Amino acid sequence: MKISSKGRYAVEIMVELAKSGQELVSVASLSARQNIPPKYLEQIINKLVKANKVASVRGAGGGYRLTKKPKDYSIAEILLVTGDMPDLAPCLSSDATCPKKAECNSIGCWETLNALIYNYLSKLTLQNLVDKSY
Amino acid sequence: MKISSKGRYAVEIMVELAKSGQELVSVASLSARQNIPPKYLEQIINKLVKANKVASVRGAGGGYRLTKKPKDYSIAEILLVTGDMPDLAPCLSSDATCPKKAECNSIGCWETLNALIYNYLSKLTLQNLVDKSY
DNA sequence: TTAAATCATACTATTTTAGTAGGAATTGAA
DNA sequence: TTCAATTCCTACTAAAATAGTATGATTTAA
Repeated sequence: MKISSKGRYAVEIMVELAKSGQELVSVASLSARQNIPPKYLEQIINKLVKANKVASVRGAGGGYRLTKKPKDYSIAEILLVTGDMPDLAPCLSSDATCPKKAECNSIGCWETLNALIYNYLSKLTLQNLVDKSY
Repeated sequence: MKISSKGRYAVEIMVELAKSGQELVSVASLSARQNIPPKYLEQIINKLVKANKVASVRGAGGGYRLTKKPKDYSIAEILLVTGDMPDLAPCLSSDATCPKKAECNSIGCWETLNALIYNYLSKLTLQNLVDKSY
C-alpha cells in the first residue's frame, strides 16, 4: 500500500505553483521541474482546475496559478480532488455493505487509522510543504 | 489507496485465533467464520506460520494456534509478514533512488505520515482488537 | 495567421490484487 | 492398513487499478 503517483504528482504540482506565487506556470514548465510526463500532468492539473483549486489561462502565454493562498490549502483537499485520499476501510464508506460486518474483527482499527491520517493531512497545508515543516 | 484484502484477512485470522485460545482451528473453520476463500486463507496463514507467528499441526484433527499471547502481537508485525504494511513513500525505502529527490516537495509529508501510521499499528495489539479498544 | 498553450477524451500497456487449481505430505482414527 | 481430514507447496489466471500515451479541438497573444 503506497501513495499513488497521481496523488503525489498532484501535491508536487500544487507546491510548485505555491512557490511561483501569482506567476502563470505552464504544463511544460511544471513537467520539466518535477519530471512528470506532460500529458499525464495535464490530466491531473485539469482536475484541480475543475475543482477550483487552480485557475487556468488558455492560449499563448497561458498557464496555471493558485486561487488561494498556500496556507489555505490542506493536503487532504488536494488528494480528495484526484481521488487519492487514503481510505483504509472502504467497506464502510458509502454504498458498501459488508455481509459480515458484525463478525469483523478489524474494522475499528482501520477506522481509527483513517481518522489519524485524515487529521494529519487536513491540518497540513501547502505552505507547510513550502516551508518543509511537516 | 486502501488496505489490501490480504492484509485485512491476515489480521482477521489472527484475531480469530486469539479468540480461540490454545484450541486448534482449521482453515475450513476460519474460512467459514470470516467468509474468506479457503485456498486464499491457506496461503495467507502459511506465511504467518513460516514467520513463526502461528503454530500449525498437520494431519487429521490438525489446525492452527498462536505461538504467543495476543497482547504480544502488534498489528504492524502481522501486516509486515504478509507484505501489506503501508509504506507511503516507497521512493525512499531500500533500493529506490529517485533522480529528483532534491526537488521533491512532498517527501517529508509522506515520511511523517508513514511514521504516524507505523507508530499506531506497532502499538496496537491483537488483544486490543479482541477487546475492541482501538 | 501562427504558435503557444489549455481542454477533452479515448486508448493501452503494465502491474497489482485477489483469487483458483491441483496435488503432495502428514497424521489420527477405524 | 487404510481412509479421511488436514496442512503444505507451487503454478496459474481473471479482474481491476495504475500509469501513462495519443490525438485533436479550442483559445489567445503576438
